[in-house]
Amino acid sequence: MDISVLSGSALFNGFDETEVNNLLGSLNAREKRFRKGAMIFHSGDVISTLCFVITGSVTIESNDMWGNRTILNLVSKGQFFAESYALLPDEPMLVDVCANEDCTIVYLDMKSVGRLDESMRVRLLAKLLTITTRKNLHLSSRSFHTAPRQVRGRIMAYLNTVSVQKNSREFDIPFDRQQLADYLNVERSVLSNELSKMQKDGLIRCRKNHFEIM
Amino acid sequence: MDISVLSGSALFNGFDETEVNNLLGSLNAREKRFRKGAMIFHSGDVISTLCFVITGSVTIESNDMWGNRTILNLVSKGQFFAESYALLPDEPMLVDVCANEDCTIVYLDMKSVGRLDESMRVRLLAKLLTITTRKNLHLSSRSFHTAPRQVRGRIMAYLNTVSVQKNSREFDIPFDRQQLADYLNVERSVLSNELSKMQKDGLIRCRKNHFEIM
DNA sequence: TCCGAAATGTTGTAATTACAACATACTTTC
DNA sequence: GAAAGTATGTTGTAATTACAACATTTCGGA
Repeated sequence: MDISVLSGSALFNGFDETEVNNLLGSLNAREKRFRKGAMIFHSGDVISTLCFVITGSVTIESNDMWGNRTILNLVSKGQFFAESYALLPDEPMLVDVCANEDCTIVYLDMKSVGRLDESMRVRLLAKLLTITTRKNLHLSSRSFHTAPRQVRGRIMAYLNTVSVQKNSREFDIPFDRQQLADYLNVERSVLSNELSKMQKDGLIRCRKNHFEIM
Repeated sequence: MDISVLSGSALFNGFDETEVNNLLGSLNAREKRFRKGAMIFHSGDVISTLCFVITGSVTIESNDMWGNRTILNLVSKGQFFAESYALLPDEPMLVDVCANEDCTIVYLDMKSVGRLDESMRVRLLAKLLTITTRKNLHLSSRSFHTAPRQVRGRIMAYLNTVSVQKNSREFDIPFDRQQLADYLNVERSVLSNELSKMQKDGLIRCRKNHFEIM
C-alpha cells in the first residue's frame, strides 16, 4: 500500500512513518479500487470504516425515488469520507457514495480505535475531530450555495466560494455541467442557459469547467 | 450555575459531578441570557467557545444581502452549537445565531482543552467527536429536506424525518410557518398553500405546529 | 370581552423553473 | 479522419414558485 498520500493526510499528518504503519495495522487498513461510476456505498448500508481517497474522487449523493440526484459533496484525493457513519455505527447511511472517476479507497476500521494506547488515541481523536469539524463547514457551505432562490444566485454563491478558496478570479471547478446542476439543485439545461446569460451580461467567462469572474 | 442540564448533556454525560465542576472551571464556563430575537453571534465573528443551550432554543441561520433567511438548524435545550468555529478558530463564522425564544447559553472555552490532563482530554475529545459527528448528520438531513424540487416533496421529506425520529405518525414540530418555510427554503405563503392542499388530498392533518401523517 | 398584534391562510399575477426535444460541440475509438 | 458517443447549449411550453395584497384566525393583554 502506498502510504505517502496517507502520511500527508489530515488524519496521519504529524505521525512518523513507523507510527503510520502501526496505525494502519491496528485499524486493519484495506485497499480497494473502483471504476468510474461504480457505487462504493448504498443508502441503507451500515459501516464502521472510515474511508480515505488515495486516488481519484468520489461523490456523496442522495438519489430519491423519482430519480433526482443531489450531490452533497465531492471528496477528492487525500480526503476522507464516511466518518459520520463510521463513528456512529448505529446510523445507517442516508447517502450513496459513487466513484466520480477511477479511484482507490482505503478503509480504516474505527471499531479498533478503542484498543489503541491512550497517547496514540488522544492524538488520533484530535485529528478525527478536526476532520469531522471541517466536514461540517463543507456541509454548511453547500447549504449556502443552494440557499439563493434563483439559479443565478446559486451559481454566484458557488463560484464566489471557489474563487475565495483558490484566491483567484480564474479557476477550474471539479464538476461537469450535470454535476454542478446536481450540486446546486437546479436543472442542467437551466444551468447552461443561465451561464450563457451571465456571459452575455459580462459577469463571467467560462469554457467547460474553467471559469473567470469579471 | 445550574449544572444539571450540563451533566446530562452529550459532552459531560459519563463524568461525575466533581469532574463536571472541574471541567467547567478549566474551560472557563460563562453563562449569558438572551431575549427572543436577540443575535447571539453574527456572520464574520471569530470565536473559540463551544456553546451550550441551558434553556430555550436558538436558530443557526444565513441571512443574505437580499434579506432572504435560511435556517440551517434549530438547536434546543441540552444541545451544543458553534463547535465547528470553536474548534477551528481560524474560520470566521458564516452564519448568524439567533435566540429563537428567551434562552440561556453557557460558553466553554475550547482553547483550554489542551491544558487538561491526558485521561480527561481523551474522554472529552471522544465526546466532542460524537457531538460534531451527530451535527454532521443533522446538516446532511437538511440537505435531504431541501433536495426535492417541489414544495410538497420538501414538506414530506421533512415530516417523514420528524415522524421517524419521534416514532409516531402524530407529532409537534419546533417551527412556526415562517421558520419552516425558511428551513425548507420556500415561500411562507406557498408553504401554507401547499399544506392546505395536502390536507385536502388527505395526506396529512395539521393545526399550527401539530402534524399527523395519514 | 374587546382590541391590536402576530400568525396563518387564500388568491391572483408575474416571474422563474422543469422538462422535453433538439442542435451543436467536443472526445474517443477505430 | 469518420463515426459514435458524450457533454453542453438553445429553445418553447407547461408547471411551479415568488411576491404582493388581502382575509382570517389566534392569542395576549387592557
